[in-house]
Amino acid sequence: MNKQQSGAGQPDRTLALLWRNHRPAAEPARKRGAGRRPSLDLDDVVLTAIRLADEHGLAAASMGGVAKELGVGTMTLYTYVPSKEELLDLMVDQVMSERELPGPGARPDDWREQIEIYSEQTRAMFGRHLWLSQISTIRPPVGPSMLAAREYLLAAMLVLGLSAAETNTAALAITTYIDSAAGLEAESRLIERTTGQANDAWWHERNDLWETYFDVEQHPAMTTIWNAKGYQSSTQEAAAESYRYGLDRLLDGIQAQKH
Amino acid sequence: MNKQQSGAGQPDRTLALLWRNHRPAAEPARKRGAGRRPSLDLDDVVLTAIRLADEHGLAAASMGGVAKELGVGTMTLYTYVPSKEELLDLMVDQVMSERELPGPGARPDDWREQIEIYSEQTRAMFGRHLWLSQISTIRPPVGPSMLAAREYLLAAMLVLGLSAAETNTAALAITTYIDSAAGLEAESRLIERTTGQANDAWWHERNDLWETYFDVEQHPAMTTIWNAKGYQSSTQEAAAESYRYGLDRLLDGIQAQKH
DNA sequence: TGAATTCTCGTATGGTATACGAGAATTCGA
DNA sequence: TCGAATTCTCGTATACCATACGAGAATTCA
Repeated sequence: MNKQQSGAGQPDRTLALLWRNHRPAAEPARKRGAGRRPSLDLDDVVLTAIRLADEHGLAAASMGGVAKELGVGTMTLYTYVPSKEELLDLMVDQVMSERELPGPGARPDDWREQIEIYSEQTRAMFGRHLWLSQISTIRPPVGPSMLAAREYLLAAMLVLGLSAAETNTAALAITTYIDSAAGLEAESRLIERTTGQANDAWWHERNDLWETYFDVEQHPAMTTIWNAKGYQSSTQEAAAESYRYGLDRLLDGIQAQKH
Repeated sequence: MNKQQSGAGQPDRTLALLWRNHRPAAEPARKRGAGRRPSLDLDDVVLTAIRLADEHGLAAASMGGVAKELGVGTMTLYTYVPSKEELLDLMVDQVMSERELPGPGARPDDWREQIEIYSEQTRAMFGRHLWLSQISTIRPPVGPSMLAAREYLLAAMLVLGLSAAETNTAALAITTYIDSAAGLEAESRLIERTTGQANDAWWHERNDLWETYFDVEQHPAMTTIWNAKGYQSSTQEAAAESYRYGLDRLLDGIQAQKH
């Protein structure tokens, strides 16, 4: 009856961990009393997990793997983190804090340049931590870094003078586009790394598709593009071009909406 | 030395499975000779896996789970499918074939209406098979259904009269947007189902965020939007609105690009 | 010098994909 | 009609994963 749910069942505990460096004035740091001294602190755990995931993939950041790297028993980690789920939240908020989004005084005047900064910082973040692409953001860690990013984007959109609801909707559409596309780019590089095979090589290996199965008459549009040399780029280049193109057109459309 | 790699190491075998119902005339069906008769066929395996994933989540479509459902031993499945990876490819191509994309004669004149059909069919597909959102599409199953979808989209874009390369780039940007956003929508519903908690309830549980940690002075834009009632919608509604808005603006931008 | 408190961590549980190899079922050639 | 060749069936074993439980160690305070 009195039993507490662990992990995600304790949102207040999770919030306290995420905001541990932004403690409200009302709640002072818990002072040490009786009891054995901890041999680690939370940042050791989080930063080690991030390093392992960066270097050897998200699977290497298992509870056992992190514990072994720190030289402690697996179960010791549960003193610092309620569950794996919270550890992932903490990892995500940590790497999100690496994005350098200029403060109110230091932002470019042009709103599109501000979005551009968000886009580049986000791509760089995914590039440094490819495993981010494997983590769901439907229920993101609502820590300081996520709030800072949202604040930045909404501030950029506000100068357009749209209605409050439309500003929010447009900002949501932009983050969805940027985060998804940057995630796909990271996922692509991650797969190349883990399989040891470049994406172009993967397609090349499927040459049989065109030689044996592809029916020209059923695919006239693809054939037209092909004959007009529309498929010259590598997979990487094509993805980068479509990212750039799509973002520019999306922002064009939003700007035109301004009336 | 003579050992064959299993699974993804045999792209030709995978292609043959994907295109099994579009066999080229040159390669007739293999005729039965000596040997024990199979007790299943490939479609039994694929359709059962899809049904289990639909009803009980992707984890239920494990090799053991599918085998038990079919009343055979786990290892028996490996007669029909080289590995779990290929089974996933076959499941994906199968559900992609459910999208009803009209043929050359039956398409609306307006290219945007054609895109709209793709968008709605894709959202419906994700809605029927929420587990699709958990599967990477960086290296998609290059089967008949994927090619048909690409053909449809490129045909829609061709009427704009852009260059071949730009047509391809624009089509890529549109699929990225639609597939990502539809995937996020499915992922959202999936999480609600598996946790038994609506996303709004999840946010509500984090009320402490606003009461204890949120600093109004550091988040003026969010505060402005909040005070102007910009956050009235539920999570679901906001996502749907931003999807609609973003797609429309993206298509606006592409159309304006036409010169 | 206990007692209370907090941190440490070994063991056990139930889940995953699949390599291996023995055995069963079927057809075909002699 | 009988053996050989072929193909399908599937039990067992391996190496991972997160984490519940509870015993034991370290530390402070009364």
